[in-house]
Amino acid sequence: MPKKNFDLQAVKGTHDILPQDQFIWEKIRKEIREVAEIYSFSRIDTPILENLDLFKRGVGEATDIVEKQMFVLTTKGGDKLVLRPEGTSAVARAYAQHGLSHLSQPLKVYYEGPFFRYENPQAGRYRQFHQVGFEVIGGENDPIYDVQVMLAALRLLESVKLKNLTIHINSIGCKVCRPIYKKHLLSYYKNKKKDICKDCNRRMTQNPLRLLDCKEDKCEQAKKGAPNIIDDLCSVCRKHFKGVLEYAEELKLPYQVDPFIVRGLDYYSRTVFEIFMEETSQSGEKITGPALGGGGRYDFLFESLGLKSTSAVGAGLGMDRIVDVIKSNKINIPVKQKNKVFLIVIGIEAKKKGLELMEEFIEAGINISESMGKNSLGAQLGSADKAGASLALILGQKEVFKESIIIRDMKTGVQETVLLKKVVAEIKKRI
RNA sequence: GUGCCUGUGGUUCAAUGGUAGAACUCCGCUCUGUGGCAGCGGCGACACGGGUUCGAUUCCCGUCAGGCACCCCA
Repeated sequence: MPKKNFDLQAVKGTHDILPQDQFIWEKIRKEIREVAEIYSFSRIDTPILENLDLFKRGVGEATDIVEKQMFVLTTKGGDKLVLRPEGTSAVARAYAQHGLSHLSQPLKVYYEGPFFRYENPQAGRYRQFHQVGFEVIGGENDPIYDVQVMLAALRLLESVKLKNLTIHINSIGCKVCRPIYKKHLLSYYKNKKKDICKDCNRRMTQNPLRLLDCKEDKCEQAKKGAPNIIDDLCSVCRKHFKGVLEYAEELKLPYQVDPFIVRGLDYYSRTVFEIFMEETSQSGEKITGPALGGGGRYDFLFESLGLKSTSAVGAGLGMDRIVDVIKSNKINIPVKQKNKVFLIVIGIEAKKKGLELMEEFIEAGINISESMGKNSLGAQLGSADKAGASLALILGQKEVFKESIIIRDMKTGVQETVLLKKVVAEIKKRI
């Protein structure tokens, strides 16, 4: 690289997706489309820019996302816009704005695209990341939809050959029962202040549910006798949770109830879940990898946005993390080998004729590659090989003179000579 | 935002207070009549800025970036 006088570097936390990785992304996108079709989710695309207020009210003013993770822009007119940090609020906005409640309910939509959070990057955590989401909005508040979004997320992961997946499910109750549980939790921790870390002491006032998330040794100890939210669920939430588990059982989903799944966004209620992949560490023990996705029910989001109360549930998956896992586990994503045709020319006359011939192929809708800048036959065959061509067409001086061309099967090396004017038809037959 | 570790060609790694070597990749030639080989040749790097020094890629500081942990999550 020549001497540079500025940083030729992607912005912190962003990354390029290079040509050699595109097939993995393309595969994931393809599977997203297929899973969406099977489970009848329609695609929705919302803008990358939204008003700041949408997330303040939707995700919640006191959440990390809103407090410190948003890229906020100010327009010339003084409006506050943000690069969207998540998709659910935006989908809810679109649902309200376009009166989508007048389509048949529930509305099932999916989206896929870039999202932005201002955080310190590390493996699997980016400032610009790609997420795919499935949302079920409106209709009955039925646990079957909770399980359906889990199912869609799970099937998507399975479709790219991810193994040892587990869904950790919990219920965090509703407006009625969650405050009761918080009270119980706090009274349990009241005389344990000395036994927990300073972060947890902070959590006691700020976000008590997060106490359950801490991984400090002493806090793990302290957690052991902590009350379980399941015991405090109101009868409606309890019934809903039971329904979720029954459906999950019926579908034989690889799930486990995990009372420590809490999730940090305000809009969640009742069902919450996260999907992990279990990996085997070097010492042979099973470890839980990073969360590949998560989601839950958000029955109160619409109210927070000042809209008519609407039941809804969704799941999101991190596409970058999926790609990272595929790469680090060396999961083999088969590339569909198109029958590529490669044109080889020898000599100036053949080059001229070759250009003409290529146009004929293009007109016939056949993709054809070449490396006509090279001269030697060997070099061109090498290029054909690298390009993964299955057939090579060899046009030399002799052939130009005889108005014929050689078709070479790159795998077997079998060659045959056909008339130049018949070659397009002949190739069409073969691919 | 905090703490710790790291930064040498495209990639993986060396060496060194006197400005750097290799392997793979890439390009070219042998090769205008038959490909994955071989032989030969070539392009290409000390992240950036400052300090110490006669001299810094090497030591020190800062910046940037990456990784790990916290926080949180996708």
